[in-house]
Amino acid sequence: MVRVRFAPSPTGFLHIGGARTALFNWLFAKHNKGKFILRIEDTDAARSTKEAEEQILDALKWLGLDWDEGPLVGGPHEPYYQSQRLSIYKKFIAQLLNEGKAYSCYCTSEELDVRREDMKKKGEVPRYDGRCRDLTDDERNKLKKEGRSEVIRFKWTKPVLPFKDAIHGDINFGEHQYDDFVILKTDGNPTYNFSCVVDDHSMEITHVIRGDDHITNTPRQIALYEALGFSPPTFAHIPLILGPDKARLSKRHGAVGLMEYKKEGYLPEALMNFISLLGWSPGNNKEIMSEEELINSFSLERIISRNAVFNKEKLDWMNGSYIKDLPAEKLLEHVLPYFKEAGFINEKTDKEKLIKMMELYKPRTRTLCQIIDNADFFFQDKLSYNEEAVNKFLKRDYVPSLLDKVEERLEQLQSFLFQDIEKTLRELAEELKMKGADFIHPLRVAVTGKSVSPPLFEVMELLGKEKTLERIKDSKKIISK
RNA sequence: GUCCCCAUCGUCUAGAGGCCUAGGACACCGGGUUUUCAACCCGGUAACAGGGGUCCGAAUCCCCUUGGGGACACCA
Repeated sequence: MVRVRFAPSPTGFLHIGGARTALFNWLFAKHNKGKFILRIEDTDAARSTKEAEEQILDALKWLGLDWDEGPLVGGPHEPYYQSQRLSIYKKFIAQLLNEGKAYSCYCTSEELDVRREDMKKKGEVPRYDGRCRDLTDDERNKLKKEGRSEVIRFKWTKPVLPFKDAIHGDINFGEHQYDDFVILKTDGNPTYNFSCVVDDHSMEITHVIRGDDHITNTPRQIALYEALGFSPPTFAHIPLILGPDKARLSKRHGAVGLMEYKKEGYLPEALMNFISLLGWSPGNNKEIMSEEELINSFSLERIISRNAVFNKEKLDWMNGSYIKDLPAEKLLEHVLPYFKEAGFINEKTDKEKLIKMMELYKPRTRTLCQIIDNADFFFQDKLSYNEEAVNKFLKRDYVPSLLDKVEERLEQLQSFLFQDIEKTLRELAEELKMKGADFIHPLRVAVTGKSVSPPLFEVMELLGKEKTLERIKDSKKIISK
């Protein structure tokens, strides 16, 4: 059975890149009817926080990526926090030590930094010089007595073998010199490469799908698998996501935390669809795909090995496309929190009207937040007029008398359905021998305060007779000012 | 600096030696529809990084150059 995992370290937000890695793992698991495991890699005690962990979990849930094993849900390989698996790591550290495959090192970080700098200056590749590798007992005791703390290093003995990557094919590190890397830190925590190997093995992970940036870690991990007597999983290194400047996506590029996208009004299903297309495609020109379609067509073979630039315009388009296809009731559910926050609505607000409003905005909205800005006039007591729109349309000579006539006709209307409003007002325009545009634009500004809105007669119907007339009266005062 | 990965329109991508006069999508530019903005429909601009091979034939295979990215921690 396929078992994959997403293993974030709780040191910050879940960003787009991490989300895409999680998504590919999740899709792969779902496609193969396997398990998706979530593991928290919190061995960096100094940088890991509970808040970050919660945010990551929330973001994953928001995106719709549920996990079969991990925090909150448990599973057969508990615990799923590396900080709680220390005894397991210790056992394997001891094993390596006993077999002479690892050794204690007493060099301090400061000393190592200095040596590294020296090597760099000389144009050498910075690597550990192995000076604690063959310490005698006497030497060891002496160093200990100096009060030096101890780390455990893995003893690198073999040349680096090529390995097979599911996406890149053979990767050959023949030339590369690996050094004796640290596997257990002074604070008693294992390093990433070690805990990762031990956990992936003990959690029976079959495929490790992770970012390209881990390619150079892979030989280290393979060496560890071998030293521990484990058989390695299949590795699949997916391309990185870049910002518009082609550098790795980061805070410099604006919003990268997944929850920021939620805040900005993106739909999780749209975001999922969009990031699934970064580095992967189904190969049939299909772009808008449901979760189910994504799962059905996903495969590692169709992941490409070229980095992808994150293109927000296309995300916006896709989000708009999802909004357009959402039933109005559903859209309202998404918009409601924003309306509440803006103070637009309360318990008494007519839900039917809100649904009609959503119908009006569906085809002209790319992010949920846009609806707040564009539909504010429905909720205002005192309309906020767009100055430019007022100057352009309301200050025309003919407008005051036009508004008088419009007001008069609307007063007489029994039914305030948009068809009736339209009929009446078109007749009026005809009588006045006015072009539709000259007639309607000033009216739009009078009623909405804006030069852009959904179809005006429908807006009027939704606003209601009373409010529409009130707006027209108000606008006349604006003109005379 | 060393090693690794990568290279098709501005961007996401299709392309597994002849189906490529290189396809789709976003963006952009026209046109249609229209009451503004959208949505929708129609059309357009736009790419195989360069140079060598291999082959009857190369975007596709090989080599070099160039360019981009990544890794070189007691971070993950």
